[in-house]
Amino acid sequence: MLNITRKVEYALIALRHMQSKNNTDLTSAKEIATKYGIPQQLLAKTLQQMARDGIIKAVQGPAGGYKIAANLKSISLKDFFEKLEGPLGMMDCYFDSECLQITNCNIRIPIQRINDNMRSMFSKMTLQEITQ
Amino acid sequence: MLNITRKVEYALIALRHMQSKNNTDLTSAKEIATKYGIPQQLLAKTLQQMARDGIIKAVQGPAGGYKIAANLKSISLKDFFEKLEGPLGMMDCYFDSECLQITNCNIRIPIQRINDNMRSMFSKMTLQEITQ
DNA sequence: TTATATACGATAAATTTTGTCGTATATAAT
DNA sequence: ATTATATACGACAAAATTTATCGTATATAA
Ligand code: FES
Ligand code: FES
Repeated sequence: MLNITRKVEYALIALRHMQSKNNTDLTSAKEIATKYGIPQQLLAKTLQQMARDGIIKAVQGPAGGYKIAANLKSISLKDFFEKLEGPLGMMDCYFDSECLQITNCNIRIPIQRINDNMRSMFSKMTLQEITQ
Repeated sequence: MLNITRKVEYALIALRHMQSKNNTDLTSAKEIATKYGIPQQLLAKTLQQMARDGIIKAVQGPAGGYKIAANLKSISLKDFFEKLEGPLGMMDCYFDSECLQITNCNIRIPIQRINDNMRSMFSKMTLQEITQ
């Protein structure tokens, strides 16, 4: 329970890999996929998403690839997670109010409190801390 | 991402409901299921599991039901979650080492650090805080 | 004896996650 | 120009997990 997704895991692995290289070097999806045993197409899509989000920069064509574009210190884990996977919380009724239990729900407030704790925790951690 | 399961949600709703009653009163699965719009059989199984774990006490027969048996202050959310759903962590490779990425993995250590933070956070919160 | 409650393994449905396919575009090298 | 290799991305498929139901047994108050 309270797992992150493979997508996020792959994204973190990729970021850390790029971080370990010279900042001018490009890294292809294939290089990372091969080295860490990750499905290439899935990783590629995740990298593309990060490129759209401005976290990394994409260069097309042969000898192309990706490199880190943003200052990882300035991106919190919370923001990173939410960019890749949407709202971060223990329960969806925290965000959308379609919950079936919502009329009589007796744990909404306490759960929100815990949610806030968790979100606050991930707000205080930056991507840099993982990929350094 | 980082969601708890319905099972845990239902368990918390049930606990809070029982907590709001006199400590000698019994509450049936049906009563809770009806009031909060929860599938009865699923809730029943969850209550049974909590009974096995000693969190609540079951009384069989007509006019039977459940009541809180443990001191909720003494049960951390971490322990509660893990009783119901098993190991608590952002990634399974934290516990079992069958992970495909494990040989070359470059984020194992940093992820473990975050995991420890998260587990520590839930260790400090008790069931009482949710059901009070 | 009946009605109602818990107990629980097995199974099914639904949802979410994870992975693949096909096609288009960009660009360096030949 | 042509080729080879890389990103871009929507649609689809497979797999895994979560959620819910079924069937049957047992307990016990009325
Ligand atoms: S509002 Fe959704 S479970 Fe409480
Ligand atoms: S050890 Fe499993 S992803 Fe790193």
